[in-house]
Amino acid sequence: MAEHPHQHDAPPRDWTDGHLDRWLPVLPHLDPDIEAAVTRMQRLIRHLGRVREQGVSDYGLHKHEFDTLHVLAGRGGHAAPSELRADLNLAPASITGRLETLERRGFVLRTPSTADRRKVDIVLTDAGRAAWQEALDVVGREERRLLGVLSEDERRTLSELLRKVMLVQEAEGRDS
Amino acid sequence: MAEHPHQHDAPPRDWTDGHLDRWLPVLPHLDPDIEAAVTRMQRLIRHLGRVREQGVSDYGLHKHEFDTLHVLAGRGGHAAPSELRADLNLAPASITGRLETLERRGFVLRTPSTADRRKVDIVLTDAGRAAWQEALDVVGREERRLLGVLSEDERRTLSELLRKVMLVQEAEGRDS
DNA sequence: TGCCAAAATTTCGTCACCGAAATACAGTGC
DNA sequence: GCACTGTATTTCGGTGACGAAATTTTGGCA
Repeated sequence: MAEHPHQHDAPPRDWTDGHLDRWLPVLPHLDPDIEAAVTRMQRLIRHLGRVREQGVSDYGLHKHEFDTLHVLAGRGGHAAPSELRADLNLAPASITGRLETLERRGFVLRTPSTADRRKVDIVLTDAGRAAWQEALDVVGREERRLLGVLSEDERRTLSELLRKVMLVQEAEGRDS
Repeated sequence: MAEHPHQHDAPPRDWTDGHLDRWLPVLPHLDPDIEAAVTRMQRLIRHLGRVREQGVSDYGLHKHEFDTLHVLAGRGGHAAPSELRADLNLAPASITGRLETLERRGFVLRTPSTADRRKVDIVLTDAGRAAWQEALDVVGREERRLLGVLSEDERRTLSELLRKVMLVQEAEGRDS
């Protein structure tokens, strides 16, 4: 039903294309590709978040809980709140909240650091590691399903283009 | 095989590269480019959001307020809440909240529709349009600054790769 | 020793978001 | 006319995130 014949002059259009159609007439000095790329990334990230939320919930986790466990596991299962804060790019206060719920659920342990008593050691428990690993497959599978439409080369190109952009963002702090 | 002729032998590495270095040993069956692309997009979008929030605040707006006005203006200055809900990809309840604050600030008008009394007509006021247009430049400038490092061709490539991905996502829930 | 700036983390107040239920209305069948 | 299904929007209750300020500890310095 309504199969599009493969015509070169009728490439499939996504939501963003229509969005731009409405915009470009109004805003002539707007770069279409930048606007399109940003819009698509916004929508993709939001969608990926939802799907992850849904998939991960089968294992009793929320997306942000999973993300926190993920970063923690990536640091070997133990880290300081401030490290997690940097990795997750969150406000300090948000970390406290996340760790609190994770601790209540028995996924992490919060022990005062012996060396520097300002710090707190966050440790991933066995239960936390188990929950994380179970959910990990679901997340990976979903990301693969969506970005899997791209060829290997295309994925590499995408990743490298984004790196260029991120290098600019991360170099921020030097003035122009 | 068509290696880049001008490869710099010390390619700058971004945060995500380091992130992956920690991850790939632990998770062998993870596609590096997918993980990298998703991670970078997450961070980029989050950063863009912050910058927009900051830049837009000079004009007395918050990011979500600006976004709402933006979509509303894109529809010619008048729309139904459900249309905005679809454009912004939000829960129905969230729209009500956003419109409430915008109405309090005099940026939109909420008038019951005469034709269909279930509906409400959202109208962009002159003040709303002015605030939106002022903030618009700031947002565009920031997006250009970040994605401006890419060449025109690269931006187009990025945008088109993302469209491929979005077409998969958008084909998801809707059966035709 | 005593003082003070900086660092790590938490507390507090506020706000936006979400899911689910409620409300109000439209269009259709009987 | 009257119930019934569907649609548009709002209300309600609860959670996470944020900025700003407070708390505790460290380390430098007089």
